[in-house]
Amino acid sequence: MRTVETTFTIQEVATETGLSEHTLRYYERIGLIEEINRAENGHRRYSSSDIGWIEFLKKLRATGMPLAQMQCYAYYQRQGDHTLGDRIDLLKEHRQAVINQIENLQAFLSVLDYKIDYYTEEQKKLELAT
Amino acid sequence: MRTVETTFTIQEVATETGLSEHTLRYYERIGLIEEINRAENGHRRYSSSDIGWIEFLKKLRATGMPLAQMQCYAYYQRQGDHTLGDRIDLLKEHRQAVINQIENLQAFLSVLDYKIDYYTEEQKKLELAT
DNA sequence: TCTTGACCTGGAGTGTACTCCAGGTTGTAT
DNA sequence: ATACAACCTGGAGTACACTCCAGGTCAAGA
Repeated sequence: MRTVETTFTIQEVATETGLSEHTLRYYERIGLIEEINRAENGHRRYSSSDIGWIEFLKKLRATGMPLAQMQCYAYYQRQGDHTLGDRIDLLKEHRQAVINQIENLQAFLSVLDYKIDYYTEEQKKLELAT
Repeated sequence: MRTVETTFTIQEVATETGLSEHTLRYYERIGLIEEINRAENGHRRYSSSDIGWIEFLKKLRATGMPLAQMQCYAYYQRQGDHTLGDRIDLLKEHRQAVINQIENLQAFLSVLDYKIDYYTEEQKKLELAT
């Protein structure tokens, strides 16, 4: 017994993921996404797991990982189990990078708050002076 | 009575801020930094408050603000008090952007943690199987 | 005196990550 | 039959943020 998996056209995937069709083809071309199955006419047919992978890629990007590093990760993924260690290392490294980012952002948030307060006070003074 | 303020050469500022001399000149050229005072020989002499401003710019950049928006803020700053409101708006907007970034990063952090745990488990299994 | 090193300028070049184009195929709707 | 819409490819083009280059000035040290 085999169930037929739902598949998605490039347009559907673009709409769903928010990446452009251009970008989806580009990611495939540079090996971030493995070769997508094709319909008989040569059109791409994405599976749900392809979409899952794309969503993960999106998050790596959004958290500042350069494409080159993502390519590396994607490559390991395709090599199978014996790269588990490498993948774990890469993820741990990125985890630390994300934590650092959060810390920087939070530190800057206080600077912003301070500045906003300060300017707001200044503005009040200006208004009183009129 | 007037005290002579300490000033810094472009090299010193580059070392201190971590921006390259190229970038410092570039930022000035595009109006992010207002025209820096010059020594008689035409060399730039940065003041401490210039450096303070540069540090602030660095943080805006590091928190994802594009140069164009920073130019806008720098422009307001030079216009003086009557742009206080605009500056507050811009900072508040960026504040929200920073908060969103933090939220995204934190959400992704759990994804990473989950994946790292999962892979680590897989790896243990593999080791046992040998 | 001559070299060295820090600085100056305008403009050109680079890397990253897309983004688009030309030219072509296929499948469905009128 | 033909129009159209979605898709395909290789390769060119673009935006952003730097980064470097050529050619020059100037001051201090050997």
